[in-house]
Amino acid sequence: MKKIALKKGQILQRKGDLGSKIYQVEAGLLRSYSIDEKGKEHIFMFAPEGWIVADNLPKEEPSDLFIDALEDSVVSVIEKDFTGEFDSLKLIRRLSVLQKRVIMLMSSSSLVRYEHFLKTYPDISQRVPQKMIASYLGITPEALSKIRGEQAKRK
Amino acid sequence: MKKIALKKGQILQRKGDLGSKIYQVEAGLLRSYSIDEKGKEHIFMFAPEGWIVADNLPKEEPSDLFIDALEDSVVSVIEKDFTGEFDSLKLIRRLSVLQKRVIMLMSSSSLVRYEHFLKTYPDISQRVPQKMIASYLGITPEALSKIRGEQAKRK
DNA sequence: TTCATTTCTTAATCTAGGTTAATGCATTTC
DNA sequence: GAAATGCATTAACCTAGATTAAGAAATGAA
Repeated sequence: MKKIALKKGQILQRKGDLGSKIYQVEAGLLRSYSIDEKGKEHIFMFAPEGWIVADNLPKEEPSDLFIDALEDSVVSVIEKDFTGEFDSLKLIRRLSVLQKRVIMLMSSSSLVRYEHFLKTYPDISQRVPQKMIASYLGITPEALSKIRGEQAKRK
Repeated sequence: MKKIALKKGQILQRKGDLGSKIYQVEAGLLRSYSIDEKGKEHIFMFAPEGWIVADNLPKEEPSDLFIDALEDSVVSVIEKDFTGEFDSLKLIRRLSVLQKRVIMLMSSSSLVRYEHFLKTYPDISQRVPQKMIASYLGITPEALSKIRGEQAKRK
């Protein structure tokens, strides 16, 4: 299985690439993200060691997302081949996470979403700049800063 | 395979039920939705004829979502059994749709999301009250009404 | 048909979060 | 180690969408 070493900041996949690969993160930290018409980045997910990152698309469809390295990293490249029970369970778990995320985006304030993020991914919140957490939450860095201020006061 | 006939308004699955079943819609229209702490409904998806509706959860985990009938309907009940290539591809397609939805919720205005909904699900928009479309989009019925007013003027 | 219920619209007001901009720190880079 | 770049914070202001409320239109039930 092919392994690739990535320097921090290096781009692994671009929007439009044929997304026939998935990446198993062996070390480091990656993210996937989209860029909207105004050039703004929206982080779709973080992928630390042990996680898999890919565009969630059928094989051979062009990717919607960029993937790059937030730290020096090593990934294993795997051909997309979604067969068998094992993979299906992983897909279900991912669906479950995404379903919760959609519901949160529709029903919860940014404060609630931030606290949920901290609880769910405590280590990632230590490893990335706050503006990236803001991007994941769908808010601006300024709004996140304000939330953190209020949160600190609240004790 | 067991089939169930549902009257409009009838609830097929409640939050907390063990979600070991999936439902194939043979006729009619269902929806899945969550209810937040304030008692507000948030529609997660609509499921017309030919679609499958279920909580996207591993077998035997308690459901997050309610499912009910928006029209008199008939569904086939299927045991969750996510194995084989066939199902995996369906799961991937669903992931792809959810991924796009997350990105839209993070990056697009409610007008853009509404127009995307109309384009993607033209028939559903004819079959459900507008307040349900609003709920699917994550906005209030009042906000949707305003958007529609502006849209009409704009020509 | 008539009455009741639900749905849609409009308008006034409010608020979470966006935008812009300035400042102070940390990091890279040379 | 100076300069440049990137990051976090704060503050003033702005806007999309929420809330509240009331009336009009549609749907359904008796």
